[in-house]
Amino acid sequence: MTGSDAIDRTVQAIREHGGRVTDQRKAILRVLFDESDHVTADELVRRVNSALPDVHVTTVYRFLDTLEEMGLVAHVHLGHGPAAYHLTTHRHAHVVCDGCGTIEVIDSSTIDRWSSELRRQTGFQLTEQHFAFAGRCSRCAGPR
Amino acid sequence: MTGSDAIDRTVQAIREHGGRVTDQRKAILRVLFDESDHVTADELVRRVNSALPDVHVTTVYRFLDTLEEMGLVAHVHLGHGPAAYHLTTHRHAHVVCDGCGTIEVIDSSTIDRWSSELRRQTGFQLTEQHFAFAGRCSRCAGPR
DNA sequence: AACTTATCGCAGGCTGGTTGCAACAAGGCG
DNA sequence: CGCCTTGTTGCAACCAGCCTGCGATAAGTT
Repeated sequence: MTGSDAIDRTVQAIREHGGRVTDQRKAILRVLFDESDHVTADELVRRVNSALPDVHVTTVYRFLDTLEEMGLVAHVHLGHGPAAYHLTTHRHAHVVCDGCGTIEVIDSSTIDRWSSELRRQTGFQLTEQHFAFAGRCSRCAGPR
Repeated sequence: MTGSDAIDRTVQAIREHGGRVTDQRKAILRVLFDESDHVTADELVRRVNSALPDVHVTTVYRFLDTLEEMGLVAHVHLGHGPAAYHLTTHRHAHVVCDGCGTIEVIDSSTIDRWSSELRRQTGFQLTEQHFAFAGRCSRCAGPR
């Protein structure tokens, strides 16, 4: 319900943006809105293909690019591997565990606090977190 | 003076580690200790080659790997491009400006403070900053 | 239905980094 | 000193992640 509503609105936005709505794009949108988490381009392709075979990686990358241009999607670099894409429904930053790869979403207010502290000290301010913070989750860090 | 002292000590450490000291390795070390800043593998190759031609990229990567294993060198990912290598003479983290690419080194005590705050909140602690923080320097952020 | 033009799939390319392997040479030993 | 073991080198080839060029296809306007 909510999901397909959101998709309908996105489809509308794409057309207003001068874009066309193809079966491939609809399938990609469905996966994106279904999966509330982060997806790599490759995972996205795999899942799209299970509904609509033969959608090519390039198609996915190109559509993700236009969605990013439109501000509906963002990608984050979680580490050495491929980037992860997510809807920009709410601002957040990411911490990735070096040990087990767990991704934790951290609140943007924390980042904002750090950013203003850093700005006072050095003039730098942290931007939307395009690169994840590396760390260790409580399990991998162990006691102490 | 100090530089070549440090190199001599490193050469010693390499031998104790069971490694051999070749002309290529000496040339790489010279560049590393000369350049107190961060260098990409490619820059390193170029500078090494100006002293000793035909040293191959692979050689540089492999030697950097062993230096990292020995804990003498670390690399940091500053953004989308190649990684930057530096001596581990002192612990520090990096902030990269999205706008102009300026790299600023930030004190590890700041990171430690953030890390313990995050740990209290989520159990996560930030590790040595293998990935740089993205941000905007005062010039690129503009006033306010 | 006709037509314009965005989008698609595919082949191929690019960057940053790694691997397999034969030739080479560091440095230990007699 | 010269021999010999074994770490190191250069080269070619490969890999992942992503992007580009291009002719074919199809969305959506009229």
